[in-house]
Amino acid sequence: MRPVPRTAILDRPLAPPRRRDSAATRGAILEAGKRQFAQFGYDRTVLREIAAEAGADVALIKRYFGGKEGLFVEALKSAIGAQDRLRGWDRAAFAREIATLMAGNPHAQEDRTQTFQFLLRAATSPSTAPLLNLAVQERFLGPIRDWLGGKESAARARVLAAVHIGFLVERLIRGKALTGPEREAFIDRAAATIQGLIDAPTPGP
Amino acid sequence: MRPVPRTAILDRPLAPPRRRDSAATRGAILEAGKRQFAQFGYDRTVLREIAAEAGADVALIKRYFGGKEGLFVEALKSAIGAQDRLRGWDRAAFAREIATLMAGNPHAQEDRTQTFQFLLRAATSPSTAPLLNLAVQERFLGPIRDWLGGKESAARARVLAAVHIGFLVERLIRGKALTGPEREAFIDRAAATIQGLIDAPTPGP
DNA sequence: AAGTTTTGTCAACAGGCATTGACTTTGCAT
DNA sequence: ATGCAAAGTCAATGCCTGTTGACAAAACTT
Repeated sequence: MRPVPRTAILDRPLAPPRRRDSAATRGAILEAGKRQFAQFGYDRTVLREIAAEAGADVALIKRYFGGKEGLFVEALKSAIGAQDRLRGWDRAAFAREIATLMAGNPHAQEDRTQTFQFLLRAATSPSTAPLLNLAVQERFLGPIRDWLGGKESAARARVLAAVHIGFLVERLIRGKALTGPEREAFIDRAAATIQGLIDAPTPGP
Repeated sequence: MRPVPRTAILDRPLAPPRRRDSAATRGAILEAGKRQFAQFGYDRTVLREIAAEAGADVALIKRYFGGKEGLFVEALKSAIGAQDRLRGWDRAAFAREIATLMAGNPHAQEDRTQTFQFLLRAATSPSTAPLLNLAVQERFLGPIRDWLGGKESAARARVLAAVHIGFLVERLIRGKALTGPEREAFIDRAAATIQGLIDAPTPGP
């Protein structure tokens, strides 16, 4: 397989020589790890590269995280941890906002999607999927379910999560953002689909 | 990271000693490759294992496919090619069938999702993403769109595909099949979501 | 200022795995 | 039967990469 050009999204920050500070170093490594794991996935991420981006030495990864897997788990936790901002979202705007996000904004910053990419990569790699199961359950599905509320919130949360993930993958495959009328149609449809999951209180028999 | 138990889905067929036959050997390798790439992903698939399952020698992989990447691409093509069976599906039953499939049958063998798993893994493999993009467009999105028909069929197809993929990933993360009432609720919701995409002729303004 | 602990650097080491090329066997045509 | 090409086997080879431990430099303590 091709070596896969290992270019960073934006040119390596190349951290200025840090004054000795274990916390800062650890943090830098974690951050670089998060980014690279998200971009390349577990297997194709090389510790030496992470160290380089963090401006640290490989050996420190072992010291601070025990090894590659330790760093990954830590990075995963850190990435998922930021998912609490769900509450406070406007129920009416949510669907369309997500849909727009998923259509891909040619100008949007990739910050938002990094977490998801991370999850996605973790999910699709057999090596890390087991690690993900619990984390997703607790910190992802749970909050969504609570936010949704109402009847069958658990099932709706599951489906919603699935749909959401699906959009991410689709976007990943597609590569580029949609434009023009196709974009509009897509957003409409996607928003409607999501909305159906948000407020469906199950008409039931 | 865990070595990832390299157990086959169903016990290795362990092909009976083949009489010398390049076509058959090539085919066996391709088949084994398809299965293992789908199960383990590119990086964690080992050529020696493929060869073993095919009852062939590693060196033959080079001879017939040029190398690992060549085999992967070939396997991908082969997997994608088998997606024509869409037409003929019952529009009424489709949604629920997919939903059920995605909930996971505790007793079923997972053959059904193998192709999709493969696609998914390929999607996250950087070097094959471009190839996949095209393939998905032509052999996946196209047929779905035609099958859907009606207004905005392209956009609906896109969303449907995304949703479908999403279910797959969710299932991948979840690992085990759902059971009991949660299963029922999930299927109901998922089916409704999919159905909404199938027959929505866009009520529009 | 000396000694100690923390932080960081460097250079192997070792395992896994794709790749290679030389060698052997089989099948087939003559 | 015999010889040649195709098919299959085998044993290196070498790279990539995570891990490790010994060493150096800084920071902190007393």
